[in-house]
Amino acid sequence: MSTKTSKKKAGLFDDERAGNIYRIAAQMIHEKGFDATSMNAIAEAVDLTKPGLYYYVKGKKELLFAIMSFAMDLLEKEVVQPAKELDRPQDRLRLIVRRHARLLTHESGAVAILIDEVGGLSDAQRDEITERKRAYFDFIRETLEALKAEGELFDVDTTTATFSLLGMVMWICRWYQPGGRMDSDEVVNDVAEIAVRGLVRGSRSPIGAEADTEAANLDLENVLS
Amino acid sequence: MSTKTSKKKAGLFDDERAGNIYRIAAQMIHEKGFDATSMNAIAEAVDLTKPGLYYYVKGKKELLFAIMSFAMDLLEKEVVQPAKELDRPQDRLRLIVRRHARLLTHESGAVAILIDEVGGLSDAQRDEITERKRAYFDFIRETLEALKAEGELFDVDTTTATFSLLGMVMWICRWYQPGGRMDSDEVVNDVAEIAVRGLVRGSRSPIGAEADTEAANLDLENVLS
DNA sequence: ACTTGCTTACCGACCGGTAAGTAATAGCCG
DNA sequence: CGGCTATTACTTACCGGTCGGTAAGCAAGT
Repeated sequence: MSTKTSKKKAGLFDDERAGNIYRIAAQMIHEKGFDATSMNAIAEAVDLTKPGLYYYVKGKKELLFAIMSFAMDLLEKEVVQPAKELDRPQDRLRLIVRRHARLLTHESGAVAILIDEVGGLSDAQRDEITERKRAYFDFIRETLEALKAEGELFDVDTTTATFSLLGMVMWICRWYQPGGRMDSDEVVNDVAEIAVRGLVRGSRSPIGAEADTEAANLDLENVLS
Repeated sequence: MSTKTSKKKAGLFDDERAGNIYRIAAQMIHEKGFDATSMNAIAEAVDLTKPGLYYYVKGKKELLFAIMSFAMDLLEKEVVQPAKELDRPQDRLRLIVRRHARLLTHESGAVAILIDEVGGLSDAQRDEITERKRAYFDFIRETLEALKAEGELFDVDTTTATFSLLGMVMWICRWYQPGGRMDSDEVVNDVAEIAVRGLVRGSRSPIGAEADTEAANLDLENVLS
């Protein structure tokens, strides 16, 4: 009667194995697309037969939904929550971009899938994910609105600006390869600076900005994540 | 013996009907994804049975390849060629963004598909499309290199910058809806300015820049497309 | 004896694609 | 002009293969 008691001795037990399945499935779906990734292929990749896989997973849609929900959890925990602790909109914006970008460069898998593949969900599942994505979108747009209120935002529509920002950031998972010649930190730095500079009037790179009057309010540790 | 003589009286003859098929198929693939769009569904959408559709197209991959080739043609004709007629890198850059963005807002269809769906092609087809995309990518990166040589580019990696630029622009087709509350011109304007401002040091909006010393070299008609 | 963690064997649905036939038209012959 | 043939533009019927998903059973641990 316990779905979470776990803790047995066999190599990979319940939870651990399930986690492994989600991780690998996320990577495969990210690489080949949801439709092109068969349950058979996923089962093989985790050294199981298809019905063996179905022992851990209720269905293909549920698998995708679980991965996307996990990705949204990650996004909220690693991006939104830390951002809310910063007061200055410009710092918030930079942290959002940097943190989101870093999630995509470090072990992309799940978070990358959020971009595409919503079509693979059932109606109810899609509604839920879409709603969470909308909340994330609104959080960013409100940050831009705050910037606008301070006169720091260039004269652009905040909706267009938010989409542009997100497109640029999320696009990273389409071209960045962790093993390639580019260091992930460089990428995150460059993308963040391009994004912030494109939107914020008096944008200054946080590095070497300590002399600024409001520097006391700027937590480098956080902004640079 | 004629594959192109055409010109008959029946409602939709050879070429015209084929064009219609490609147009509708492009839209469907853009909306639902390549894998999720069956040949049966495409056939129905153009009021045919599946074998009727196969009278006009050789196969699903060939259909996709034809659409993507058409999209690349369009990109080269409407973006690359006009851009090459401008000398100043900053003008080139702005025109590229604006023209590409406009292709996506006006009757997206085919051009939008270039982003995703390369996985649906055969190896040889994918190689060809990838090569053409790489050429387009390089054209933009060289424009940024030229900017860098003039000291006008911010200190960012040109590859990262090119990807960021393209991600931002191509993302448009994921959120912009022609019938929505936003005017396509506004979107194109905003996106172009965000992109250029994020990359170019002394960026000035082309509107109201006539007083500049180099204004003679700036063809507003072209830059604003 | 019972649960856990699987396997072999199999299902109906739908996929891309094709073989074969057909109604309508075009072109040519006398 | 009528009559014949060939081509065009499709259709009905069907193919093998793969998909997501399941029924039933089995080996091992508790």
